Amino acid sequence: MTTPELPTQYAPADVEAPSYERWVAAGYFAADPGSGREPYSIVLPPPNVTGSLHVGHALDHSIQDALSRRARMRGFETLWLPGMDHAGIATQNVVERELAKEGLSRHDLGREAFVERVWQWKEESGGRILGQMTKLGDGVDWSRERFTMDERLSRAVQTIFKRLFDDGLIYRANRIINWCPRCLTALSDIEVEHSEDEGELVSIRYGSGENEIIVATTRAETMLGDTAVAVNPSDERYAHMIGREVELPLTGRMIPIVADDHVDPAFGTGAVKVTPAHDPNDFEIGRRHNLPSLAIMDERGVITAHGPFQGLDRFEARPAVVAALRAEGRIVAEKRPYLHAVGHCSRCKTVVEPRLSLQWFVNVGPLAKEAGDAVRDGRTRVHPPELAKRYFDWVDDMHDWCISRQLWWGHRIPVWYGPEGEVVCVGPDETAPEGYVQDPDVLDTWFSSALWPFSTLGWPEQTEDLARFYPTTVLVTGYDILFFWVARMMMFGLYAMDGEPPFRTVALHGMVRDQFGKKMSKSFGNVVDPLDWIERFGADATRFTLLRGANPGSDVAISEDWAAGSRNFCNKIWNATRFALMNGAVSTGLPDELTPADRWILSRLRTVTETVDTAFEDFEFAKISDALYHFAWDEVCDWYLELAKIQIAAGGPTAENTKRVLGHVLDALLRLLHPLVPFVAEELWRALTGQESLVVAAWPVPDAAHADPGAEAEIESLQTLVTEVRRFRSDQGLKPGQRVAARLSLSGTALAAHEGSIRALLRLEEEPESFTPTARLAVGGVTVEIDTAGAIDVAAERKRLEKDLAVARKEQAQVTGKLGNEQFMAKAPEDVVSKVRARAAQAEQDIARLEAQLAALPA
RNA sequence: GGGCGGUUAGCUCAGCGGUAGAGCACUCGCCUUACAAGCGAGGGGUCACUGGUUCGAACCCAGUACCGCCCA
Repeated sequence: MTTPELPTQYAPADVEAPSYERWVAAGYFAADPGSGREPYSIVLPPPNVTGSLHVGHALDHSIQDALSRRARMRGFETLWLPGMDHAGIATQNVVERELAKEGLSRHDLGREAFVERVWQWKEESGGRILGQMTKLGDGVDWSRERFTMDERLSRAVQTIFKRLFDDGLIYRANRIINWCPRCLTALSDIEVEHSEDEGELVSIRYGSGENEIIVATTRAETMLGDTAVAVNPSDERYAHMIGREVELPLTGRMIPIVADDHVDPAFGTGAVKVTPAHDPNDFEIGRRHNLPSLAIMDERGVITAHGPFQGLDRFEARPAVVAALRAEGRIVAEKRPYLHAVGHCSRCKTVVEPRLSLQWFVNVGPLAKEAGDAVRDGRTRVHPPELAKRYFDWVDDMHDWCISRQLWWGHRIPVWYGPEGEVVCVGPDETAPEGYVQDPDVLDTWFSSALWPFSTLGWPEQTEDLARFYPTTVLVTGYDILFFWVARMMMFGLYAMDGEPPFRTVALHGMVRDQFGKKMSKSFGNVVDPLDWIERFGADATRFTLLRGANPGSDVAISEDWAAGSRNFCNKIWNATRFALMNGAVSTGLPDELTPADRWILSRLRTVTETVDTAFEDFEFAKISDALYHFAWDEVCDWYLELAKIQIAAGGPTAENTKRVLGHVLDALLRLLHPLVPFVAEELWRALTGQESLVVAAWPVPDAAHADPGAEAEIESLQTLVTEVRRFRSDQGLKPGQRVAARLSLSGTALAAHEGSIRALLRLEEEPESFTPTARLAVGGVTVEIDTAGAIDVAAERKRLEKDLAVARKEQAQVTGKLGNEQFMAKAPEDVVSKVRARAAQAEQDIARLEAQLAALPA
């Protein structure tokens, strides 16, 4: 085997792209449904076709990649399936904007040509994110890449629509829906974002004289469409007015006063205006009282009601209506600014307009019930479990889902209307009767994304993939999308797959934030571009930084400093392996003869492997990263490599054995690191082992035979001694490299066999014939006498000893207090008491020793 | 208004009954032949507040304050 010369610094850019290409070419990421292995499958939450890789994706993908890489190493038939969704509104907006530059609208092209144009855009500039995923190292199965508008996936959409339709779970109705006057389409409830905005609350006097009633509203312009005033039936103030009519100002129309339980007598005057065509609550009141619905706006939010306000935008009309009312003396009170919740289009932030229109809905009742039950009865586990409650709150109180969109880009609703008003739902292999016209609308994008876990595997065909990889093992996504998407996939998956939920586990992570825990936003200027980080710090460092902060369900704070720290970590591993290779480390199995240092690091390796395995089961990526970081840096690099240097320098069989232990430990460490930092781990592992790829190497199994508490205790006491003497050296101003003579008294202690190592680590020479130590240190049972080769800094030494003494005395006080407490002695468990006794004895000893040392110091 | 989560070192977070931890930042000394993207040493915390349970509370319970998120 040749040992390639590694540079002193890890250069990610030289390694990443070629490695990735090699992995793909070797077919490591392609799943084989025909293998006999147990399946492990993940579907990638499909990014938006208009999207590009942002730091939230980077986190989500890093987690999925870590999970699937580890699963592959553990021998599972692993599928991580990539793809995109067609993002109806977003994509249509992008292409319409492009057209606008040419002075065209989609109507100029016509529907067919427009859709053709969108496809063209998709081929050319859509899906940039897929290329970016390779930079991050995503080990996805590219042979199974899917798109929600693919023919097969579209077939799945049509199939399930037809089934739901035939089962009576899809219906068409005239309802108040959320309407975006800019996107000109209906939105579902969850596509509306609510925020506390400043508005106004205006109290208006309707009617006159005895028939006078005051209503308050934040949307004065809608009064033009009022068809009633409502009061609570139990409200005595208005009891006598129920059934009467009052004159609606500005219009001269007479409208009734109705009694409705849903009116809150405590809000405002207790009387509310009722605008059934422009408010969901009012719509319900209108239904209950048979009130007419009077639409006063068009689809762009422009007033259509006859009169002086016609042609005004809704926001221009508001002050105009108020001014007109004021001129008539109708305004009783005005509160401005008035904070209230306002809905905005999640896509374009335009204020949503409740609009009465004919739309398609999914009756979610039975589907949502089943989606909730699947989590309740454990068919699907939500992790972390605290978030399951949010899921239940949502699915147990879900409103019917408005699925029609007034767009051209998307799956067209497969319903055709006949000349006599017939309605026919057409399945995938059916054709509509002659002369029928198809519904012009398309389906909500989430309707097709809800099929993702099975449409991508071939459903409705009974494919091999579907049989093998459904239900998927785990879904990894942000908690923000739990009800947006997860709940919908649960509903459709359970419905289409006979009660088999789409995932065994839903693992939720948080949002990525900046180093102060602040949300990233363009206007705040704290947005991290993962591609920029990949370029500057490497893909591994970018991934490691994200994973290191990722605790289940909680947000991740990151900063450039931390990315640099992760890069340093990669470099540390790099150099450790480089050192090992320079010294002939080999991964050819462990030798029979092991030194205490060898046994210690192997024992630690076993523990760390176990810790990592356990943490993976609970998606505790922060714990996994920390365990490996600490093991690699603080134990392997800081101690084992230093001890190995000494063992190798000793020559002979010890040296040869050490090379094998070193090789074994690094081999295992790189395997454990591979899911997190695949590029650097791969490069080093190939250099170390000469084998083809770590991607398909076996995951380490913790070796119980390596547990060695004795060796751990031995090395720990060595560490304590070394650190203590280094502290002395540092306090005394001895340079790290400066060699000084010392006498060690180790016989009879656990460190008797370690004199050579201790001297090497501490740069202590053998004492000469005529040895006159200037300082004497005692650590545990060991005495170290040192000739500091000059006058000792008495002040520094006194300070050091006094500090230690203070610590020991404090400990003693605390501990003797406990031992003197009868209750403690009577009730505390025996192991705690004996521990405290041991601490007391230790403190006693330390105090005596330190006092003696202080007394011995020259004045 | 309803619900959930949080408050531990300068920052971000672990710890969740028995001696307060990590990373980064900070101080001091070092280019000690794997690594200055490094090495060695060090400083830094009435664990938000108030009560309770307990021999013992950062941890369990109750309440208060503040922060964040979701829903209405």
